[in-house]
Amino acid sequence: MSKIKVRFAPSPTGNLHVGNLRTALVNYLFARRADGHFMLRIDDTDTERSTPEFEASIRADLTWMGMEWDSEDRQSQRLGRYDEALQKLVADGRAYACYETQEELALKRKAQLSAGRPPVYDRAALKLTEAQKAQFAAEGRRPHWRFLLDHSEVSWTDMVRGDVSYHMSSLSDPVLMREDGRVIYTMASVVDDIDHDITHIIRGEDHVTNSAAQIQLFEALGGTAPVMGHVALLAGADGEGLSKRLGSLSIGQLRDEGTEPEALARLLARSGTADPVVANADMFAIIEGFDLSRFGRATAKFDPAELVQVNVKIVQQRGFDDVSTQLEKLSVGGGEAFWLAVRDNVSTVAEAAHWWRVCTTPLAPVIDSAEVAAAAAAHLPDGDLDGVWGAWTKSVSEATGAKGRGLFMPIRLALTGQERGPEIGPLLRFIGRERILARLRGETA
RNA sequence: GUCCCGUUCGUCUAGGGGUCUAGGACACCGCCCUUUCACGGCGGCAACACGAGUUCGAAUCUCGUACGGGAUGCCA
Repeated sequence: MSKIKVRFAPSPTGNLHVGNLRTALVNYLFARRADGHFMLRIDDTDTERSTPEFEASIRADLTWMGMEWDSEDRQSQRLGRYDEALQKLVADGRAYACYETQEELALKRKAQLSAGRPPVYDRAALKLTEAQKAQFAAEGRRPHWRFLLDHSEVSWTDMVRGDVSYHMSSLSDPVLMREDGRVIYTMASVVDDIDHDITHIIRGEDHVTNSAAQIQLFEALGGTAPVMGHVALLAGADGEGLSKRLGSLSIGQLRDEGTEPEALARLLARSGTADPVVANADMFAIIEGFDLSRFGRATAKFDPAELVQVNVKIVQQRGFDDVSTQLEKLSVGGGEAFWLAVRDNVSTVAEAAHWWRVCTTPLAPVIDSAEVAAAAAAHLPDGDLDGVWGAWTKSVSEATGAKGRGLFMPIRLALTGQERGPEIGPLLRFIGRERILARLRGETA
C-alpha cells in the first residue's frame, strides 16, 4: 500500500469561505492522521477569472490555519500534459471534436427542457462527416473536445456516502478542451491526480457527478481512480447555500473579527459529525480525533454564533506567549500580568485593548455610593498596589459597614465605569494611584 | 423538467426492526459555588417531516407526499 496522498485544489477565482476551508481542512487532517502527504494544487486554468491576488489570499488563509502543505503545483504550468492526454483520448476514440457554438448549445438545452427531456448533449458532433469537419475548418471554426462517456453504470464505494452509482446516460459528455485550446477542469484534474499519484480525493458533494464522469476518464487515461469521498456541503445558519453569502463568511473577515484559527478548525473538523466540539487549541488533538467515516450525509449548518462560543474558550486558554505579539500590535501594555488579569473577560484577544484603555486612559467614573467611594479613597494603602485588594476592601468594609455586592460594586463602578469586567484587584497597579483616587472622587481621569 | 442526496431535541448528531419511556455534545433554563462577569458542580427543558404499507413489533424496511441541498457549464 503506497503512502496516502491527498490534495486541496482551489481555483484562485475568489476568496476562501468556510466551506472551502473545511474541504481543505478535511484533506489536511486526513493526510496528517494517516501520516500521508498533503498537496496544494492551484487550479488556475480559468485564466479569465483567476488572479494572483486571490491566490495569495488563499495561501494566506491556509497558512493562518496552520495547514502546511508538503508540495504544490499549478495547472497553468502543466498545459503540455493536458494536450498529450487529449491526443491519447482522441487516438483511442474516447474524445471527439464538436463545433457547436455556446449559443447553439444553450438553445438546444432550452429546447430539451421545454420538451420535458433532460438537457443532455445529443452527440450530434459524432455524426459529422469528414467533409463537414473540413468545411468547418475551412471556415476557420475550431473545435472543442468532448469525452465520449461509456453509457454504463459507474459505481464506487464512497468514503462518506457508501455505495454510490450513476447511470452515465443521464450525463452529457463532458467538454475536455475549449475551442481556444484551454483545458477544462474535468480533464486537467484527472491528469494531475494521475501524475501526482493522488490516492484519495476528498471534496464536497457538489462534485459527485464530476466524480462519476472522471472515474471513466481515469480509466480511459490508463489510470485507476483514487478512492473518493464526498462530504456533505455546509450551509449557512438559515440553511441556505454558503456560496450565496460569501462575504459574511469569508475567512478574512472571520480573522478580522478576532477568530482564532484553532477555534475555526475545531468547529469545521467536527460539524457534520456527532463528535463534540472541544474547545482545546491543540491541533495535534484535532488530528488524532479526526475520522472521515464519522461525517454524515446530510447538509450541515455552520452557525457563526457557535464559532464565537468556541472562540471565547480558546481565547481564555491562551497563554501570554501566544498573544504577546498581537497585544503589542494593539498597543496593549502590562505584560503577562495584564493579560492574565483580563483574559477571562474577553471574547477576542483584541478586546484586551478595551480594558487597557479603561486602565490607562481617562474615563467618567460612576459614583454609586459616595460613602464607599470616600472611604475607599481614604483607606487606599500606601506603596505597591499589587496584592492590596483584600486588605483595602476589608478596611473599607469596616469603615462603612458595606459588604458583598454593596461594597464591591461601587468600587468597580468608580474605577471602571462599568458593572462587569475582570477582577479589580490585579487591575489596580495598571490604573495607578493617582487615577484611582481621582476616579473615586468622581473626576474624569 | 430530469438525476442524485438528505430530513431525529434550538444546533451538530447517535441509532440500520424489539435493548428507544430515543443517547451524547453545544446552546438554553434552574440550583449550588462565587467579592461582578465568567469558570466549575448538579439538575432540567427539548426531537424521530407527513401519509400509507410490510411486520407480532418501525426512528430503523418499502412506496408516496412535502420541504431542503446538489448536479444538470466551452466554471471549478
